[in-house]
Amino acid sequence: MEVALAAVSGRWTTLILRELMHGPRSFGQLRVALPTLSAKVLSERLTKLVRHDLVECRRQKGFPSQVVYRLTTAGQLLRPLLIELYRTGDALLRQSRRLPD
Amino acid sequence: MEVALAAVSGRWTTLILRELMHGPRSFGQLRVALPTLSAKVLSERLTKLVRHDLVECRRQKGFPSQVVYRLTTAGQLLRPLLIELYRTGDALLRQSRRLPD
DNA sequence: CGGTATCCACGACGATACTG
DNA sequence: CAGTATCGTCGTGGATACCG
Repeated sequence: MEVALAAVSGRWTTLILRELMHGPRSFGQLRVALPTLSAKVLSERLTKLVRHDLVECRRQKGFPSQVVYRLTTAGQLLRPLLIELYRTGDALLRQSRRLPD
Repeated sequence: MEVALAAVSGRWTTLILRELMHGPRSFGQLRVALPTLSAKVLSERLTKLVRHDLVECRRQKGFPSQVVYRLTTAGQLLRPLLIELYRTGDALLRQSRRLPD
């Protein structure tokens, strides 16, 4: 459990993964999709995901430079978990309004 | 997703919930089950879970005082999520050994 | 465009001591 | 037994500036 939680925890991580579930995305595309997230934190999250082999990145040759991130096979394993997170969150909200602090 | 993640995130939270999934537990029982967790943090986590209506607590009258925590109906909703966390963590470990930093 | 370096602020965590 | 109070420490996130 701690392993899976470590994989998806950290603010923004689930949102980044959600974007990548829809297909490969460049650094810039992720920034646009998550505007309130600073470049530093996005970079940190992606680095961690890459270290954990959940995401891989490809540098495109040429200028301007372009780097595309995509889920690895291991990363795809997270899909059911993300769906379950969504399902559970939804169920909690339906049952009670007290969840947000 | 953020709602569900907020419910289970925080170090130790999943472990506390896991204990409570097995049935009601007193503060002391939880401390024994999670020896490396300080009373302060356990208290903080339980307070938060109670605030979120995921857990409720009952004071037993008499001495020594005894307080029992148990999952609420909403808390029970988290069971599939915890199972999925376990399942996914297991799958990740099987596929790769690089997950722990 | 895609990052890293630096600095700062805040919150989380642990240890210890104390209360009802 | 079941907490709360206090304190020090460390990690995390944000802003800004800069590099390849």
